[in-house]
Amino acid sequence: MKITNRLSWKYVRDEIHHEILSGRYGPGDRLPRDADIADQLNCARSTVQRAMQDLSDIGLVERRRKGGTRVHPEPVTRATLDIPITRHEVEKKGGRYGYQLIMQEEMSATRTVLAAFELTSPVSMLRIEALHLSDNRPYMLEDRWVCLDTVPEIRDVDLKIQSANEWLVLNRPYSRCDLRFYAISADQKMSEMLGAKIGDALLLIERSTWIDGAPITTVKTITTPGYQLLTSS
Amino acid sequence: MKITNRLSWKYVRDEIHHEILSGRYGPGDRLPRDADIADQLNCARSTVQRAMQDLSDIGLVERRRKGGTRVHPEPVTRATLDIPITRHEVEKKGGRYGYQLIMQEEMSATRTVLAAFELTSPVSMLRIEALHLSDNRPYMLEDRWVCLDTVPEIRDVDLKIQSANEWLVLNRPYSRCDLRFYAISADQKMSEMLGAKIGDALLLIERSTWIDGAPITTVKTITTPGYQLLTSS
DNA sequence: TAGTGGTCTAGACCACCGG
DNA sequence: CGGTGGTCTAGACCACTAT
Repeated sequence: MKITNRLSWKYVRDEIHHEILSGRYGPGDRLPRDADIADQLNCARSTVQRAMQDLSDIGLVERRRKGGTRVHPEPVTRATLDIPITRHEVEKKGGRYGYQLIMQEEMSATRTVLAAFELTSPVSMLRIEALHLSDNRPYMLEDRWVCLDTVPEIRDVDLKIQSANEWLVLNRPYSRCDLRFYAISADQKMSEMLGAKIGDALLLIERSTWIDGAPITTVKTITTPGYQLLTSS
Repeated sequence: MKITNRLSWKYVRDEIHHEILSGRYGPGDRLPRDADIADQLNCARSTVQRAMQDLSDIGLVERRRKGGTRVHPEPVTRATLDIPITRHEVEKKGGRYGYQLIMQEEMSATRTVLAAFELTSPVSMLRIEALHLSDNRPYMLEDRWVCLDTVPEIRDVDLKIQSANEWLVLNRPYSRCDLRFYAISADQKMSEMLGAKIGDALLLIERSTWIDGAPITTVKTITTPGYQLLTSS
């Protein structure tokens, strides 16, 4: 009588995960072929494949055709961040969202901006400064550049009403997004805008997006003192 | 004559992605059932499933049994961060890694620490302070608490030689990991340890891990001025 | 409780890439 | 070029949950 074990891919994943963490396989070691694991556990190869996909997603193993599956040589903590539209973020925290356009001007990209896009030749862009509010108090300062070659439609958007943040997220898909996080001290302008003190430590998030290699926008968002960014999970 | 299209799941994914971004389906709208999409595109349902899994991973759609697939009502920018072992991070940047144990002491968890673990009753923990170095210069300050109930073996580790950071990542799997990022101003102690000036803006990363609901460790890593955290992609 | 996504299987072929 | 992971298919059953 054949007993058909119906193993879930999560069981298979945890089994392999455990074998790695127990020291059976160390960083860089090669694991058995999917087919062999499937035989051993008496399940379909695609179940092992699904388990391995997950382990690969979390950065525990690396997989290559012909090269097989290896334990990731440098263990990492992989985390997922969800960065919402600022309006939603404010509303979720129970605040009443407000928005002020501070400045909007067509101009040529500065060297810093070109560098963010990994470009060298000059590009015409729309520079935008805006302030997001929560209950009429400053919440986040936005310093944005939008590439007019890639997104000419931005000219027709009334940015006094709808933030570029929101319009872009809803209307411009991107194929690449680079983020960087760091801390800065508030200078006089920032402290005035955000209602902070000069020298306050502020979290700055820099985000650049492309669509098929063409630059869309790069933006620095500066949050008020005490702001925390949390992982989603 | 039947033409057997062999559509890749990426093609299906991009097709759906495009339909969403073109405005055909807006935030909150319900998409057709997987089976109907499969019929329409003439592919297997599992191919659609694979495509949808990807769209769900990046936060574009939400899927529920019986409820169907809906466009995510609040668009988000989802990013993945890889936080390596500090030694690897230093070495990858070309620095020579160094490490100093500053303090190690068994004590009861403070209220702040308990809060990080969402606990209320007192717990015995190992408190560790350490400094990571790059080319003999301060690189990162680590302020860690390890739960002795969950990880008693930490007592037997010589933390003067191997950092708790490294030992834990290599030896203690976790099932949950919470991260938070924020900016702080360097106080006198930090500035001395990190070779910074008092008031410098520093990026602080707070990480707490659990295994099956049991707390493992919570750590604050404070980096030197100018440190930037980048997305992996 | 019925509808929908989630998973598993067995088999086939493909694509990449290490030796 | 051959070995390994990646993908696709058709079909079946399961698990969750909206109605």
